[in-house]
Amino acid sequence: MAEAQTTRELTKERHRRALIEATADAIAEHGLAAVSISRILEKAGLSRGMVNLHFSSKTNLLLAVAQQFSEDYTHHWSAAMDGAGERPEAKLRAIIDADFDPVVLNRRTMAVWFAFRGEAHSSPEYMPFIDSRDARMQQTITSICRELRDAGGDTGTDPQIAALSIIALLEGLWTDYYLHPDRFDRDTARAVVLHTARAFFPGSFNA
Amino acid sequence: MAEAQTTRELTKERHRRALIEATADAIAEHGLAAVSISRILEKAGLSRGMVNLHFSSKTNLLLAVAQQFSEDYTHHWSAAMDGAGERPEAKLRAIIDADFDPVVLNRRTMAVWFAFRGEAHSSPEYMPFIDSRDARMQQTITSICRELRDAGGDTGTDPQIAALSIIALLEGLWTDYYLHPDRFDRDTARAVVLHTARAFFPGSFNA
Amino acid sequence: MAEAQTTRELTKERHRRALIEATADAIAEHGLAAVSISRILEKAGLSRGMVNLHFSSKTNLLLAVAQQFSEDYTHHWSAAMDGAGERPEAKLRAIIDADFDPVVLNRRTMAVWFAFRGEAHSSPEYMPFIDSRDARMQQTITSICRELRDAGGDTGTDPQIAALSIIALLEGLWTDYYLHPDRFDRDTARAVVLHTARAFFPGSFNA
Amino acid sequence: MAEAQTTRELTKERHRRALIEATADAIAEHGLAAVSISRILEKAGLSRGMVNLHFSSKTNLLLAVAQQFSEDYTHHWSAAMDGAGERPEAKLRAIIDADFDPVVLNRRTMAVWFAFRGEAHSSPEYMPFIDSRDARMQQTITSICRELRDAGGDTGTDPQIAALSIIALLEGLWTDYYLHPDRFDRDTARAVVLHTARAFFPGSFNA
DNA sequence: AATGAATGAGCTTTCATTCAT
DNA sequence: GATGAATGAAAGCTCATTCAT
Repeated sequence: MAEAQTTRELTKERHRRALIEATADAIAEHGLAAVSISRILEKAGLSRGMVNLHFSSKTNLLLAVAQQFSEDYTHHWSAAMDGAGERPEAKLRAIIDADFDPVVLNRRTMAVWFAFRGEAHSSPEYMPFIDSRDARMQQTITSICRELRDAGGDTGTDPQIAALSIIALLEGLWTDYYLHPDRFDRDTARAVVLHTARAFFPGSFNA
Repeated sequence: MAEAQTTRELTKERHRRALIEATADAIAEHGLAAVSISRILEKAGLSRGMVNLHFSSKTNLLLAVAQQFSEDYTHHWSAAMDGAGERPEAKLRAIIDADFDPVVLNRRTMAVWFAFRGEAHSSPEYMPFIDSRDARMQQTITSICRELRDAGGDTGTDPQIAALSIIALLEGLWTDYYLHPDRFDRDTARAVVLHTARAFFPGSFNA
Repeated sequence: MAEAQTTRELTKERHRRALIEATADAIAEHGLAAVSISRILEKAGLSRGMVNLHFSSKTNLLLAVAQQFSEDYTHHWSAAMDGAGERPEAKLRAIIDADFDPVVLNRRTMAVWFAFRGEAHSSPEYMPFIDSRDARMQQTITSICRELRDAGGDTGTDPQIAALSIIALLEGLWTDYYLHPDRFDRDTARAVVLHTARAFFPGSFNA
Repeated sequence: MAEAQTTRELTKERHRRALIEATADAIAEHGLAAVSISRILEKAGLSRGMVNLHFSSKTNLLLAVAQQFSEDYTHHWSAAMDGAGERPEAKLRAIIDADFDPVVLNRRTMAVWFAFRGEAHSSPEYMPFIDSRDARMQQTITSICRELRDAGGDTGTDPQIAALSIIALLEGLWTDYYLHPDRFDRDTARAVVLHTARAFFPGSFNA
């Protein structure tokens, strides 16, 4: 009996996930303006009533997609940093590497990410999910910069300014990838960020 | 008779412009996904057939808006640079200042800009108009960086890397403004870019 | 120019009326619960967008139908009474005759009337239109009854009670027609109401 | 084992009744046009498949509700009359009193009653259940009227006409209550019917 | 050139019913 | 007997576009 229930619940959960993935595919292909339930279900291979059954409305489904992408991104850089040990330089390198990892920086993910961003101004409910480099990430990087400054004995660098620069650079390079994925070079991107980091903390980040 | 014709043509041009402005307003308010001809005409105060009369389709009107914004942006930084004289440092400062000028960096313009960007992946016809910092700007900034390197006698700096960094920083700071217009500080933004410029060209950009 | 405009406006008004008539037909045939825009347009022979173009919503169209029927009914008994002269007995006879006139008491009209009544409890916006024998009619009949009492010298009859009785009788006989149109006899119905009137005002309403 | 079966059957019957009551509530609240299985089950607190399990279709459930209300009404006036003894005047008084008893004449019951009536023209299967004052009631009242006439020695009164008048009056007063429950006065209603009865049978129904 | 009534495709959502569990 | 996930038809409405005026 418990097993039977589990089978049903598993199927339900599988359908939920399939809808989220199909929606992301549909956004990547057609754009947020042209995503329709028909197009989503075409990709998911499920029946017409499915979206409203699982998410009550198309709006809720789109929010679920945004949330999913946001959580995936946050989890990715957090995990990368946690695996990098205690040294601030290693932690920052890990975050930078994570940001250019094809797992997050790829055409589909960027298409979805920028699509939600484009609508965030008129649909503010997306906001919490598309501010990728949010308060938590800023605090984390600012802390790392403070550690780097204290370790290097350099008193001239403002950790907040350094963090703002690094984060803006990451943002700008994502935009560069989104607009020109063909000419984008991940190694150059990493090098650019490390170069800026080195400019702020001269003793660290030597090649 | 010729005068009557001129009046007609002026009216036509006025209607064309009114539609573009109303469309930009509608995008800023409702988002690209929810812009309809009805909402545009509500803002423009014109009659229903106007869009198809002047632009033959809604798609064309949207493209005209994108083009308008793109041309305005390009003209703005070009003019600023042209007015800065011949010194490379002054030219780069002018470009940076232009990028944070409220004339281009304001809520409405960013809302429209990011809205088109969000759809650019699925509607590639927008691409030529939303790659703000396009090939021409990159070449311009790269040239300036080369001049700065040569003038400073520094041979270690790659002008392309420097230009990429500066442009990515400008992009990233626009994103920061788009996501958090309330907490954004234009002076800090300019300082951050100048700080990076100084890191690449130690002799220049002293406060 | 004025003529051309008039042609368009006349067509528009003709479509509006056609939709109202088609809706009444659809209610009579399918019931209020099963009236759909498709069924209405099938009867009207017009295109799908027509209802929302002329009435914004199906709800508004239904309200327009209710209003139309209400106005028709009121106009009918008012006109009948106005044409009956000054004598109270003649006026009341005219009202009674009007109530059983096939122009108002027929299958289609009753089907529509009772359909709206059935929904009036859950959709109170119908209320003003389905209280056929409303305050104005009650006051009118009460006034007539007062005249009749005063004329007859009978002081025992309460004009309000008499009016309430007559109106309730009219209502009840409409219901009888609605439920059993085949066995309903208009002459008997009139006779029943006149019999009651005679009971209240013994000197009047002799056959 | 037999006991278990009985429990099952009791549960089944309880569910059946719960569905009928919940449906009546839903009709009273939303109207027949807007009653959905979802809304019924929301009120009943039962699971989605229940309606089709017990009644095989929504249509059947609605018919069961109509039938229930019809049987309740008939049983109510029959029982009242049976308890009134043999005198015709007492019997008619009992029927009249029963008709204005809050047990039958209340908002919920009237909402359901008039809702079914409104659809009866387009869904004739409701007809047998919404002709409250049906053939049996008419025969009963006609018989009483005949007894009253014979007892009074009055030969001028047609018992059928008298019965028709009384029944139409009862109908009309129900309609009055349905349309204006707040201003309706049960005592006045009873007085109006008794007044008419007295007009037909002068010797009887003295206050 | 300008208007706005008309069209019908396509949208999201609700619905009654089915059926594996 | 009871459950609720699944289905797909049909609902009301919005839309871009057409075209007679």
